[in-house]
Parts: sequence; C-alpha cells; structure tokens
Amino acid sequence: MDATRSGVDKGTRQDLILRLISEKELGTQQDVVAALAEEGVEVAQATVSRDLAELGVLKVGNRYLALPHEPGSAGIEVLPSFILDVVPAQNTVVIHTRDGTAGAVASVLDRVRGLRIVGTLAGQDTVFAVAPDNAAAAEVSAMISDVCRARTRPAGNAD
Amino acid sequence: MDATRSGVDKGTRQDLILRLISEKELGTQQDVVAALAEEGVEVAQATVSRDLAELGVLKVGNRYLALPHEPGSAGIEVLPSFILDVVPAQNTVVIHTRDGTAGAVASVLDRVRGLRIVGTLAGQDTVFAVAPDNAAAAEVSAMISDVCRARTRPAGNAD
DNA sequence: GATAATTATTCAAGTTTCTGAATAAATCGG
DNA sequence: CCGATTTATTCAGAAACTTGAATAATTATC
Repeated sequence: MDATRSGVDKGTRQDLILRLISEKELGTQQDVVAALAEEGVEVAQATVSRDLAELGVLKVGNRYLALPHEPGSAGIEVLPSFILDVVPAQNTVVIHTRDGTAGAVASVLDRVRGLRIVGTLAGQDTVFAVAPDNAAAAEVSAMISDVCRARTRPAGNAD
Repeated sequence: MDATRSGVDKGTRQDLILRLISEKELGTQQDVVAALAEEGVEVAQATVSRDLAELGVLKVGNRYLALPHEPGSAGIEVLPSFILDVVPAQNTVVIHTRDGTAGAVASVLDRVRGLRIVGTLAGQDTVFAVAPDNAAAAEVSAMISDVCRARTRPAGNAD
C-alpha cells in the first residue's frame, strides 16, 4: 500500500499530520517532519509540503491550522468575506458578520481543528465563541483576524 | 488518470454503470458492457465484474440493482433481517418490519437507485412505499421480496 | 536589497493500481 | 448430471501514483 518504506501509507500519514498540527504548535514543515519522526514516520520535507497542500492546511501566523474539509460545507475561505470584525471580551470572542452569515461562520469555526473553542452560538449577524480562558480567547481572536486580514491562500498549492 | 485507452477513468465509468443499471434493465455483465459501449466506453467483461463488485451492485432476479453505499447508513443487506412481509396494494407497497426498524428500511429503499418509488413513509413497524402506478408497485414489491428471499449476496465478490 | 529561511517543483526511481485476455469457477436449463 | 451461460480470477503489461533528493522559487529578516 505504501510506495516507499516509510512505514505508513499516505492516508494514514496525512491523518497523523492533521492530528499533530492540531495538538502541537508546528510552525514550519521541518517541525512537521520532526513531529512525524517522533511518531516513527520518516518523510522528506517535500512530502510534507505536498501533504499540507492536499489537506488544505492553512498557515496562520506561525502555526499550521487544519481546516474543515467536508464537501458541502463552507470552508475557512469564506471567513474574510463574511466577518466584519472580531472582538475578544474575557473568554468570549464576539464576531460580527454579514447579516445571515453568522451560522455559516460558527459552523466553520466549530470545525477548525486546533482552535481552542469550547462552543459557539450564532445569531443572525453575530457569533459568540467561548474559549476555555481569556488567553485562549485572545489567541482565537488573533487567529481569526489573521485569517481575515491577508492570507486566504492555503499553505499548499494543491496541484 | 486512466490506466488504458478506454477514454474515461474508473470513477467516471463506475458512476456511468450506476446510472445505466438504474435506467436500463441490464441482466448480464455482457449487457453492461454493451450499454457502456453505446456510451462510448469500451471495457472488457472482467472489468465490469470488478466494477460491480466494488460498487456493491446486487443482482435481483434478472436485473442489477444499485444499492446505497454511503458509509454510516444501512445498506440493502439489512432488509432480510428487518422485513417481515411485503404486500402491494394498488400503487402502494405496505411493508411490515421488525419493531423500530421501519425508519431504517424506508431509508434504504429511498436510496436504492432504479427502484421506482415516489416516496416512503415509515412508522414504527410499517413502511408505506408509494409507486407511480400499480405496475411499478408490483415491481417494487417483487424486487423487495426477491432481495429478502435468498440472494443477500452482492453481485460481486469485492476482493 | 542581500541573505537566510521556508516552501514549492522538477526529476527519476520504485511501487501500486488498472486493465484485457485467457481461463477457471460457478450457476442455470434441461 | 451435462452442456451452456454467466461470472470470477489469474496473469502480465502499461499507466499512474508516491516519494526523496536536488533545486528553484518564494518569503521573511535584517
């Protein structure tokens, strides 16, 4: 099943990558290579580059983020066009959105792996995202802002 | 993407097969080969054999039936153990099931391609399946009975 | 803007998958 | 049971995929 002797097949490795980047804070592809190695999976950086691209992983600030992938659901790419502003208030992040899109935004946030969110609640044009603590909320807020600011492009260039 | 010069790749061909067997009444793999040829897709019988197996297509009486495949949902294989009896009444087929399983049975029927059913309604232990006309109902009834009687095995032997 | 760091791509194996032809196995009709 | 039909499997060649090394391109840092 595997094309080389790396031990696991491509699908397994990609699943592992998704798990690793949502658990650890991995900032470069070398970090990912190292993290994989710790799990006993040895691959080249080129392979990680391709994997991240295929998985649609996003790099926000200094960290890779696994984004929702299910077909039929909105992906992270809709956030910049839906979100008007993001304000952290204690452990809650208040997100104002274009009217009617709050549900979609909350749905995306719910599905982003690695985002420390306890839960979301969406109205018509507002989303509350509750984090476990103030620091996490700040982190989440920054991350969302980051996503909206510039880098809507995926980390990879999926063919 | 295709391993030979048949023109389309495996996935496209298998989708086409599903469509063909739900539209036309195909009784043998040669029929399928011929039907594919009419659509401009030329393959050997061996390939059709493998495709049918992979698709989980069932042969009921003298006709192939595409069965639901979605992971997480019940497949046609549950019908024999859930269905107690099947009675056509005009254009409605009344199906008595084991208590609590009517919903699952209706769900499966809804998803079988090629079955001429307008709609289903499930109670606790009864399903109504409404066909466009009496003949279609008889056909549906016979098909369900067939499935329950003996051949629960798929047309293919999916490796 | 130059340099360093990071990421993407090209290239060339090696491996797997896909397929048809041939053939074996199973099923059907009598 | 026997022959005929239908279906499954074996085998081998070809196409496609996967991958690492090397390298190019991009991006960040100063």
